[in-house]
Amino acid sequence: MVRVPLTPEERQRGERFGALLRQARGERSMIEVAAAAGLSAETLRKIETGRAPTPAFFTVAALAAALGLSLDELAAACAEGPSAAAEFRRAG
Amino acid sequence: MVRVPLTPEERQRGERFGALLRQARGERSMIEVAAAAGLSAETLRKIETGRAPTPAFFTVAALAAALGLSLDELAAACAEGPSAAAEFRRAG
DNA sequence: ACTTATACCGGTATTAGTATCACGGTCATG
DNA sequence: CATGACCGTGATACTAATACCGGTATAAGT
Repeated sequence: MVRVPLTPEERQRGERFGALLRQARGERSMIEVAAAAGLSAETLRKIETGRAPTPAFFTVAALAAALGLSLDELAAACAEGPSAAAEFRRAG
Repeated sequence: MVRVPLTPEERQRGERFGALLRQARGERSMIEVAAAAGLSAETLRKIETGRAPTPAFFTVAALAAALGLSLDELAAACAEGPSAAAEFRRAG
């Protein structure tokens, strides 16, 4: 086996991750945020919907900068399960 | 063109990024750190040497956790150029 | 000298991330 | 209803990330 396919857990984590990003985007449009982060809108959509569950580090970093999020909090929120994500949502 | 190849700047950023990780690893072996982060040693080596210039976000997050690094500082250090990386190195 | 451990390197295989294109839905306006 | 602008979506194309394998080099321990 040369590259292990993503596990269901990783895909679920990707969905949580995308949900956090979408929630952080708020009223702003995909296109605006994607442009601010230097991505294509389709890429942002895939990340938000969980269809790209493990995006590149610098992609996430640019996105977090565009959204005003902390990478550490973001990683903690979706690494530790849905409860952490909920807390993240409360805290902002 | 469907996926733009990595620019030389991105590859250089990857080299800086890898250098920071290698410096943070210190005396510990690649194998130990890779195991702690849940990666293969080859992957860690590629990231450290800059041959994988844009690793996945959760890969970096696991690595940062294994090394005790902040993702935000890490991103800032290699996004803003070599001087920021040097400052990061001083600060630890 | 032999073994062991670590790291580097090249090649290979397979999956996944990212961008471009073309399409459907929505809403405002004529 | 027609037209257009904006937003999201599906299909497709192509590159990069990740893992496994074998080989090489160097240093430490026996």
